[in-house]
Amino acid sequence: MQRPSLSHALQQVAHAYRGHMAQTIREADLPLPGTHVRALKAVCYMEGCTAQRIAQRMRRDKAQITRVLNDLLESGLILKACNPADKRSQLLHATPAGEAMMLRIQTLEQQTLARMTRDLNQEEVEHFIRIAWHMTQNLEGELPPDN
Amino acid sequence: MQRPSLSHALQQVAHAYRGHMAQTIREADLPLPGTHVRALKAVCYMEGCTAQRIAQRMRRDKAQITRVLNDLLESGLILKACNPADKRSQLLHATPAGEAMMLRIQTLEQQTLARMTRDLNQEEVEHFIRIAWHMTQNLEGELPPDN
DNA sequence: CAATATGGTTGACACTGTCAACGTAATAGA
DNA sequence: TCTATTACGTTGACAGTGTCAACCATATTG
Repeated sequence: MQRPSLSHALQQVAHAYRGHMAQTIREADLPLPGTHVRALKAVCYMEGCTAQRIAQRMRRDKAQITRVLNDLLESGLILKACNPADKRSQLLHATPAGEAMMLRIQTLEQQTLARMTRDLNQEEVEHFIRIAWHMTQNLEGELPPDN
Repeated sequence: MQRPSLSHALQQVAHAYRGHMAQTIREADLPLPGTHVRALKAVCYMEGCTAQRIAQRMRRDKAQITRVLNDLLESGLILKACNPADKRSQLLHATPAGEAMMLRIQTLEQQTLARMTRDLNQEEVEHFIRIAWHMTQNLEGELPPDN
């Protein structure tokens, strides 16, 4: 507790990032919550993007994704199109407005990331990412193999 | 996007940690949400602990802390005592039940942390913590000094 | 064809986080 | 001292995040 523990450090940095991004976006008058931003990012950059694939990528409940996508739809940032390969699902695409929004948000995110890593070198950042990824994997494999 | 970005890695690992801790605590029948755990930890380990100091440490709104503390109070895990040095505030202490709860949760957290870092060495973990802390600081200093 | 599995939707709910307003107590300045 | 300001905690209101269960329609499998 006295020295910052792993759990504390993790929660603090994630909270700081969320908060800073939220404030930056608010100040830029782009009224889009963080989850919406991440979903829009997925729509813009994933090939053959469907709700299911977004849910897998973000590891979130598909119900949440449905609602977020509906918001983005109502805001005119994305479109749903029939998926010829599977009539249950819809392919998602960004509208021009969505692409524009994405570009603006990308800029803001770059600023936040730049500030966050301003006195860190590339190697340190990559090391951080690698370890974060590693920890994520360690927590996700569900079953201890011998129980 | 294709390679895990810093923001993605950060969100994923924080989410994985939260989720794993939540599930572990649920499975152990300790019905205490994450924020409550962190607040209880603060009460147990901070000297002269007040609501305000918890809010500062966790960087959360004091309103949220008030409600969490009231839950802990109703659950009989903590007590409020008059602060002779300032009649507006109350000193917080854990009850024996609170201490016991803390110990059980500490064990669960240690398990989660051990699993999360199972194939990382001490140096890597400390490096991660140091960078996380650094990033947090970078985002928190409010104003660029020349605006 | 029947059974099952999957993509998406909806309802309900718990948890997280913040803002504004308030009462009370401390504190600083005139 | 009296007043203005600031600080601690509470409350109400609300937005955002996250999950679970039930459901419909379509795919897939046997």
